[in-house]
Amino acid sequence: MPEGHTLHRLAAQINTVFAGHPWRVSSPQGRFSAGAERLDGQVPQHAEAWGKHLFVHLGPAVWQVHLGLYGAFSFRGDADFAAEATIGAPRAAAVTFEPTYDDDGWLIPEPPKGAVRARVSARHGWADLRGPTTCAVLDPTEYQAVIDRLGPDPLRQVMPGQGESGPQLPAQTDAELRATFLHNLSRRRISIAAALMDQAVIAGVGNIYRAESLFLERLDPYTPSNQLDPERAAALWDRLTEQLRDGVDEGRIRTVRTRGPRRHWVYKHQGTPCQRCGAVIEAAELVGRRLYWCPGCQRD
DNA sequence: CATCGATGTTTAA
DNA sequence: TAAACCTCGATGC
Repeated sequence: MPEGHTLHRLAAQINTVFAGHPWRVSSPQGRFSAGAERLDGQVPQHAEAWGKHLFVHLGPAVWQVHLGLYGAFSFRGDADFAAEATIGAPRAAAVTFEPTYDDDGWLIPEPPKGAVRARVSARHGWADLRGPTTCAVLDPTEYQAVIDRLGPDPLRQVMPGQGESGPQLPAQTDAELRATFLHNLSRRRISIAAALMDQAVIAGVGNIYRAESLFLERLDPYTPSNQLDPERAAALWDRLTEQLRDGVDEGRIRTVRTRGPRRHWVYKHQGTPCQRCGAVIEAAELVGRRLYWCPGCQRD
């Protein structure tokens, strides 16, 4: 699930169902008990995503979640909640039992199943967080330190002269973010494939978007980042922006835009013919992750 | 029922 | 470079 698109959907979902009202927070599993106590009864004011990080602001405190490889939120609630949560973050569902409510009129949730790191509850429903790599309460200094290490996120751009990209952050346009991306690439000698996985270069790209964007741009994944033609690097940024936006819209990564079951051009298609040139798609290990590409059409 | 692998990152060596 | 983190669906026997 979790490349950047997932976190932006989650932020939107949390804003829809939780923001502006006091919530209840607990840690059924126990590993987030102290943090849950600090958040319990507070008002979540605004959720935002930056790359693969989710931040929920509650006054000066910030709840930070990073899903890592297999973390996930699940949303459940009564019919009102399910109707409201139509964005459909990963694993949204209406409860199947007949809902009952406590003395304050809050839905009584199901007992947690498995290892639930954090449970956040609203009046009509709740969300369970499992398996995150990070779940922490930050003060403003710590929050700043996290975002200082993140490169531009294509999903955080604003129209020129418009809006806000975060509570205390300067809003940047597409052109400004793209320029930062090009600058970051120009300062690294690692391959473009390695650079796309570096969240300080561009935030929100993971292994699937890496493979699929390089394929569509016909880029050799082993080209050194600082030798990439600036125009092709700009086109790569634009391609990733388009792909991430599609991911937000659809709730899943589908880079093959034609109808049919096939979702990816090269990701996990090693050993089969390229749909564009017929060469056999390859896979190789690169800095600890599997890289997929077509040696036929991804060449300089 | 056991094992493996995954859309990720940090830390240690 | 490897291990650790810690969850779950897919696969194999």
